[in-house]
Amino acid sequence: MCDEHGGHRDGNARSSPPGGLRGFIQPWLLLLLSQKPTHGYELMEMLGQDDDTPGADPGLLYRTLRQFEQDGLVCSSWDTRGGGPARRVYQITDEGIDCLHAWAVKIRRNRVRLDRFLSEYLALFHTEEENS
Amino acid sequence: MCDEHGGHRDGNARSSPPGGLRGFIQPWLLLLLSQKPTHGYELMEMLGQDDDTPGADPGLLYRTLRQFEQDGLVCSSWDTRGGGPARRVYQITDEGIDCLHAWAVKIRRNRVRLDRFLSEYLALFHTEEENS
DNA sequence: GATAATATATGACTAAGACATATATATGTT
DNA sequence: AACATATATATGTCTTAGTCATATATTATC
Repeated sequence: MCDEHGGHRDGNARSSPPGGLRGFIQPWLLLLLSQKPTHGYELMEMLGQDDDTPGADPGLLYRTLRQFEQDGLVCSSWDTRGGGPARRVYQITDEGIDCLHAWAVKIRRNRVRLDRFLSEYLALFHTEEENS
Repeated sequence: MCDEHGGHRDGNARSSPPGGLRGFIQPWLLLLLSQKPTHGYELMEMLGQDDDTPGADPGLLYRTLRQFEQDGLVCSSWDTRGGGPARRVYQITDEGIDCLHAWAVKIRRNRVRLDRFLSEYLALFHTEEENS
């Protein structure tokens, strides 16, 4: 057929999947902001502390928030009370809530896809235990 | 706080999430190829027919397959038997199987994240039925 | 004054995906 | 023969999400 040599020369790397599934920081930001208005730094800490949350890059986070504001999903104001540099506090809008609901629908649909994939995967690799 | 006007001028569009979750065609291709060697066109049909599968763009699909081959995850050979133009038949390698297993791990982990998100989402929007 | 923590932001780059389009081969029809 | 259609692979361009590095300013602490 084709030159399948059993060995595993890795040739060009990439034997493991590159990134985790993508497109996931946006719904999390909207969800967190729908709980209470906050600033970027705090959102970063919220996302970073848990293993089940994306673990946010600051650059991506701040840019995403600004994009959200441009799109009308959030609005911001400066908070100068308290120590440290001023914080830009974001508050979710009605539009932002709508968007979050839309995200929830997509995510629910996507979970079905993951399940579908995993069940087909298991069907293949746990019924025919033929290799090694 | 900030100029929150209850109305929903959509201003700059983007009230709905852009794409579905990403990074999903690769594991599906590897899974399908681990079932049997096939060519791109047939893979496209397999992916297209079901609602729980990504629904593949030909450009993306063929490029992904070639990338797979460069990375040693699959290898290809031309099949000229049968009618129509020649088909480039892809066969998964041991490395490709390894990569699929790695994908399965990531996808299982990601399903946990989706569940985590959805449960937090439901906790917020189905206990406090306060709006409208 | 130096250092660190807090806080926001930009630049450069890769990868995944969307969309359009090009190309070639075989088959069927008139 | 001419033409359209189904099959099959491939490239070009663009957008978005994400990664990594780095810049910048403010306040607190030593």
